[in-house]
Amino acid sequence: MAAEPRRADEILEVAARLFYERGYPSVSIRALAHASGIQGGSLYHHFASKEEMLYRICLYGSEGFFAGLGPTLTAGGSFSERLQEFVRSYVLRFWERRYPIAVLFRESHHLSPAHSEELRLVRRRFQQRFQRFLAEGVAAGEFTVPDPKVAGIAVLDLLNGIDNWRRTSGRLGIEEVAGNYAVLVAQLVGARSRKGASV
Amino acid sequence: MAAEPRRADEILEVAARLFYERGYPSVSIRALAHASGIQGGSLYHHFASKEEMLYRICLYGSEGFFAGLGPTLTAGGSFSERLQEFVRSYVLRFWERRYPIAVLFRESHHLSPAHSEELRLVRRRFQQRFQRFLAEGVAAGEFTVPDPKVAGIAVLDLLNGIDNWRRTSGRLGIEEVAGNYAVLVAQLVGARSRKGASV
DNA sequence: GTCTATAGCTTGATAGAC
DNA sequence: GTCTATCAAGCTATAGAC
Repeated sequence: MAAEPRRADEILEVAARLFYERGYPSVSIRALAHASGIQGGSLYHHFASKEEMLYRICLYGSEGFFAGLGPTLTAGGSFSERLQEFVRSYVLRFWERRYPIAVLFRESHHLSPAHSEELRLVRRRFQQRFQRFLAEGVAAGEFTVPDPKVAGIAVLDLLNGIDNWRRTSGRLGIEEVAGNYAVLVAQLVGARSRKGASV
Repeated sequence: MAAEPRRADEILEVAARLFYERGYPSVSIRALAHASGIQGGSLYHHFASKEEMLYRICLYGSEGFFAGLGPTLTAGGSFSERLQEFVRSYVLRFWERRYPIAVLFRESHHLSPAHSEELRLVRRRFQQRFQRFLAEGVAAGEFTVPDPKVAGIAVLDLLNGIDNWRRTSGRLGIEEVAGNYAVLVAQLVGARSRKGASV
């Protein structure tokens, strides 16, 4: 990735789009090569296998995304304020990298067991980090949910659903969608300011 | 489906599970046959093609599910009460038929264009029906959301996420999960009783 | 770094016996 | 209703020329 980055990354960007649209097993080596303007055999100069292509796409989707969201949960401000920033940041980052991230979420079970497990753990740790944040908010009296673990999964599922329905031609800009979701998630967790006033 | 229902339906039940676990393109005719204890060629006595198997599974997932949920939105009671019953019913029905329904949601783009479009329309009409319900609840002063269309999609995405994380061995029974989600969704839409008291 | 050619295998589907 | 045998096509990956 450092030695000869450019051509390989161009190919992976095209491949991410194809895996996103048709699913990993339905995209042949020939189709991947054709979309990059080369022949099938030439791909093996850049990658050892089709699985390696999927792995590097998933890794790119994972890198930065989960790690970049962590700080929003530990920044200053009330739990409600931090949650708002988390949601806003999640939506914008997700949308920006939606092809590799959606491929990570939907196709990573086609990876080798080792690669699949590696990526699953990163995601799992992130989910747990978010669930802990909600539990802390409940303990602090800012959030009200029946079960922070269920609520955490529900929020993340809701956010991940964006790429199922939003189109670039949509009625709302991505900033508006982010603002909308920030309000909905705040209501979902029963957020109220520390002053005690109902939201 | 009425003339010679039994054997074909047994095969489809096994097939739904396999498509659910591995994805349609990754399940071969031979694998489908093996899981039903017969040979590959024998499947073509029951089905004209692999695509027909997928179609009938998706159709089974769709049938009853969407139509059965409609009445909960038009039943008696306040908007909040109807929403509670909708969510409860959604979770229980979804879980009961999770293999064919998840296959419908995740794999129907592998159908022929005509079949895919047919099922897409049924789902789309259901989504719109639910969005209209939320808009009416907002107009009646029972719900508060920034945009009923976005809120509707968000709620359905949240509910559909269940099969991503719940296992039959899970900590909570499906009834508990349903109750949990009913509370979360009520909070998400800002539900308050007609008396005006904050939930 | 890309090409052509091809090995080795699996795929969905068909034909015909029983 | 299930079997065996098989076809034609497509698949991933490799080899070697340029």
